[in-house]
Amino acid sequence: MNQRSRPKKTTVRDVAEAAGVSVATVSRVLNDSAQVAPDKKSRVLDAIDTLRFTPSAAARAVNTGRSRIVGALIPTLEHAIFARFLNVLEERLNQHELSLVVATTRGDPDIEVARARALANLGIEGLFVSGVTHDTAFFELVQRRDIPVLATSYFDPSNALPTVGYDNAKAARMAMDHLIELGHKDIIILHGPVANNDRTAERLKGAKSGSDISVCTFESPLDFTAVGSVLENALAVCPNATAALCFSDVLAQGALLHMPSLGLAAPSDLSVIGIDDLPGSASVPPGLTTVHLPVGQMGEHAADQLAGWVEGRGPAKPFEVKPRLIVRGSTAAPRKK
Amino acid sequence: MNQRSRPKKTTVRDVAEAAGVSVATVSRVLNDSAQVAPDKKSRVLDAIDTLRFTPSAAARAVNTGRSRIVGALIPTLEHAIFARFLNVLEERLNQHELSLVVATTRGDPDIEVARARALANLGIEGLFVSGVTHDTAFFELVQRRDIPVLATSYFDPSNALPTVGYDNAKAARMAMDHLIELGHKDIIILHGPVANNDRTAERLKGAKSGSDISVCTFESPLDFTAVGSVLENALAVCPNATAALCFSDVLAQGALLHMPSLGLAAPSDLSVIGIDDLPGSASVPPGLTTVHLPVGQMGEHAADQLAGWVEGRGPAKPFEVKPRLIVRGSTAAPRKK
DNA sequence: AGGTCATTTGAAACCGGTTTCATGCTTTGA
DNA sequence: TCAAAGCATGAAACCGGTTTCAAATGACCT
Repeated sequence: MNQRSRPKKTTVRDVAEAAGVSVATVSRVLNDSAQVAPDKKSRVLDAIDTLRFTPSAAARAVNTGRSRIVGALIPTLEHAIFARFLNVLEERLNQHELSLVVATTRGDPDIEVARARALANLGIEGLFVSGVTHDTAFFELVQRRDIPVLATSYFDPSNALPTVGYDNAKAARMAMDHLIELGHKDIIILHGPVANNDRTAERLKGAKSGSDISVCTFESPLDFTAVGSVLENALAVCPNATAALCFSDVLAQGALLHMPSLGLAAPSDLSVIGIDDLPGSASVPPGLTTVHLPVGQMGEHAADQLAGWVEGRGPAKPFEVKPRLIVRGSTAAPRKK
Repeated sequence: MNQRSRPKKTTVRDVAEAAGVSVATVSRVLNDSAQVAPDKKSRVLDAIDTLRFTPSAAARAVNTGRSRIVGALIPTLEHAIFARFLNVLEERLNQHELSLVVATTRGDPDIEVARARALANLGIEGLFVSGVTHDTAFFELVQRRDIPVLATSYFDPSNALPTVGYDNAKAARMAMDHLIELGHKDIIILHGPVANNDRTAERLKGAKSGSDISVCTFESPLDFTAVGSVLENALAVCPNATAALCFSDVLAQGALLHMPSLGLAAPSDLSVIGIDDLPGSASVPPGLTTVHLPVGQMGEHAADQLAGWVEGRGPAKPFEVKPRLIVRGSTAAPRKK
């Protein structure tokens, strides 16, 4: 049926025969795991070349017990912040000679479990996930299959899962503190979907903690266009708000872009601050003040940690990447009303 | 060294022994490939459960000759258009029970070859690439290893590689025609890097074909902030230009965002049109006119075609997804000078 | 009752590599 | 000169599954 498998695959035995050596010698040449006489070696190499032999990864994996594949479960690739993370993650994993298979979950715990199962059946050696909150079935699965799991986009050294990422509460707190320092006392919080999203939950916790500021929170789809109406509604409900804290730059950029049509200017009418620091945030007038999340650094460390883990150098150690406030033009002291 | 491998892996033989059946029966239960007496079946299932047995994907692959993994070589994940494509590609492949391993090339042919080799060594059954232009070594590799390759983001039914994508020349032509119909006669073309990028080359060809319009072309990094100075320079060189055709919405959005600081308004001073239709393009004032590239549809078809190919249902058939002009506020007839 | 046929089953071969281990040959050292 | 050590090599076992094939069981039919 599969016409590609017509010419029976050439194997080490074929090569051995052609080169007049044993399969063991061929294997040795393939991995240069031991000294092979130069003449035999070149005969093997020749045979490999003329027979167009390519070793089977699966057969190799059976012996070594290693697939050299790790998986990443991510909510979506649509969101630039995940794509950026994945970009450096993949590149860094490559340096460890690990391949990355991605699976998207749409933020749905059930899909996540199903995808995790598929990845496990594939024989992944390790797994990245976003955040630390997952379905019970997920934890059972990875524990049973003994798969090293690293949680990202989250930092909590005391969590059962090793985390490499940023402290979401702290990031939100930084944004909030910036607004408070500027003198804002009545603040709108715009956040993305909270369902099954512990990062958002943490940010909410962080933003609301320890201050007697009046905040009203609104949920918006992570979509540039949707923000406009959500913001309009928010301002109707909380007409005294002088600042908007957006939990994602997508939201903040959307707010900035739609404010003119609401007759609002940033920062004079409304200060806007985001979290992420996406490419483009600097360009949206008047320049978005935001909390930079070092996802590149996160990707590098996550890759290194999981690589070390699967190589048997012990479990990953939690690592915190520090958010950084980037002040641009979209925030200022509130105008006296 | 690897403490995870301490408890020797349990195998089908262990299960067989525990259940008091042969390994063949265990295998049959695992794949329900044949009838097994209910009592034996449940005994096997029990044994699997208590022994926490999980079959080795590698061992299975050795026998079936199938890894159920396909690869995707993409320039970068940073660019939203690739991320979107990959998002639906992955989801669709999942329906075919195929896993996707991604490798990024930074648009460098040498890196591409290296990554292709790594993927091949991993045992991928099929491969997605961007465009049809690749290093000789790449073609040798995939031909030698007999790997089905599908080219995306490109459509050319006569190409040796089956293509699933859009006609880049046509897309650029559509944008150009729109500007021409509006009456523009002096147009700036802003494009991304051309080196090793046949998509950009095609777009250039399409945009310049068959019209006696005066165009000047400029290359810009695919970066929101960089566009500002490139555009400024372009207008200095071609002061009579009344429209800018950007080969990517990133460029077009960047242009729109930076024009105010150059004292320019769209579309009155300069019409701007893009290609891609990214999320956000509708929101950037005054709304970006652009050529929508249906990358979602492309992802679905690409996944289906490659899946069919690796299942032995014959080589992928070229498929064209049609670009579509989306007129928004950023284009208008040129103002009389 | 005897024969045919379908169904379930296990032993053993097999997939394509790696690794162990014994062998024979070449050095080296006293 | 002879034993000890070093090295390259191949036969065979092995990795953990699947698949073949023949035997055993039992149902069905005349």
